Amino acid sequence: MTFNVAQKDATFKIAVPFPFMGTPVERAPENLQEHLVVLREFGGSLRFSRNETVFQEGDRAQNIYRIVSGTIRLCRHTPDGRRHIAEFALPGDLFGVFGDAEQAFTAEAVTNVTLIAYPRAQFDRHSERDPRFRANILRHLSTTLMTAQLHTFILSCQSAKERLASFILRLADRTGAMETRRLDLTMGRQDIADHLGLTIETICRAVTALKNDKLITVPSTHQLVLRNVEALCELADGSATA
Amino acid sequence: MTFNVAQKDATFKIAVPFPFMGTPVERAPENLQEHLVVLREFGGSLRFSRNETVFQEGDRAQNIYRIVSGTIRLCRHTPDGRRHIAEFALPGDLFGVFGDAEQAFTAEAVTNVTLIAYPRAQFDRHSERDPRFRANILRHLSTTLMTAQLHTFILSCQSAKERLASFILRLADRTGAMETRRLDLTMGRQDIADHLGLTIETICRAVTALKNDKLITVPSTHQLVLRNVEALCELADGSATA
DNA sequence: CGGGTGATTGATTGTCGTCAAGCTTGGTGG
DNA sequence: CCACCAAGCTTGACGACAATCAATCACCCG
Repeated sequence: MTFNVAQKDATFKIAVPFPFMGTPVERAPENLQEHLVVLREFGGSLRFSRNETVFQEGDRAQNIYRIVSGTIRLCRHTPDGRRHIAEFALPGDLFGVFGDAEQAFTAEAVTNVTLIAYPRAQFDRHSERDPRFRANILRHLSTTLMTAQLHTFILSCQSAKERLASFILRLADRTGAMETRRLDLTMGRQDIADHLGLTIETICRAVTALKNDKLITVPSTHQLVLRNVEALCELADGSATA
Repeated sequence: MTFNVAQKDATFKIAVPFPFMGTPVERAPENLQEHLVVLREFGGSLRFSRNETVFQEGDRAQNIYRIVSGTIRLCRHTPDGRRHIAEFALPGDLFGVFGDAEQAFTAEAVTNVTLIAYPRAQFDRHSERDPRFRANILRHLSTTLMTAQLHTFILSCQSAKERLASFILRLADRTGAMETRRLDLTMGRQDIADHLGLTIETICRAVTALKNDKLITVPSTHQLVLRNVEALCELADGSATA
């Protein structure tokens, strides 16, 4: 059983688990993550443990990384000790710059992580040859840009509670926790604070507030249960029902 | 007098004013803005007056726009009336999405503006053919992404005065006011506020504060003179000399 | 010259940051 | 198995910065 894919695409086919039957099915790669399997022979596996640095801002960008397991934070440290976390990268995500020669962020392991590193040179060469690969790079960059711009909106318009609601929903969405309603917070409170432009104390108070409002429950420090997704969404989109 | 450009690049050569002699010089297009002249025959000129809407968030993205004169704001309006300005586009800048079918932002004229609209179809076709055009698109997207990420940093870490200093410096840099030390603020205080995640009153107070600190003078509402660029930079980079 | 829009300043409130003190949790070793 | 410890989380008290509300001012345009 296969999807309808033109023959010339055969070299780009990949195997993915078929949700209902548990058997692999061939189809064309839809996004850059999937498409990267064409470079799998060049990819080297790497491991980092909690709080180790993968690369630093300003390092030469030699690889594109794909996360197999664990969580990475992409951050910047200011001269006076402030820290800003631009993004968390989760399993399946790619990170490392595409256009430039230098890394824009420092990448640190939030948990123990396993990565695959794809050499930039292979990456660039393959993208010269394959227009569909290029299209996927473009799409990936666009998506990343949209995400960053959404984040600027959150930071410029939302209150502490609203920011936390936005964060929780996005994380739930990315990890598939929308189904199970149960969300693992692999990062600590300080990490969340530095991502949302708040302090750790404010994060704690916002968590407590959402708990008191019965929007979530907090079985343990690193687990949340979503009790009222609709109300969380209202908070997050700014639907004025404060 | 020409730069050393290979013959096969001839079709992509463009004329730019040579800074010292005032005569045009031919060279290869370095960025997407310059490179767009290859599509000039398809570009239609448009005019909008102050506060008119060029397109809205969610509209089908039919064109890429290039600003000839004036200022555009790229913004979002929330259900409850808040507004976020993601970016100001200045003469020479491009705006409109590249990857997607729908506009991510509403584009409104801050001043009277003249634009050139390039049809997306032409754009995509040309990028299929010309690898250097593609490279420029990629570079352009990367730059835009970097800018957005810098903005998230400003919004999550900086105080009102620091944000204003960052804004002034970036605007000065983009408009060439670093030379003349004289900066035109084409946008109003409310626009600046919505870009920096502050209120109009806070912007006013921050302007007054910078004036009192003798970092700037304010000849008129829409003009600034930079008196101490170094101190402004220290404020903007967070060099802890508060 | 008058009206209106946008900018500025002042007074007050509220949200979040700071400082400080407990509390939980998980890991270690006796 | 429990005691201990440390890291990180939580809560409280207080203060600072920016938001809000309100009044006045400056400037542009007709």
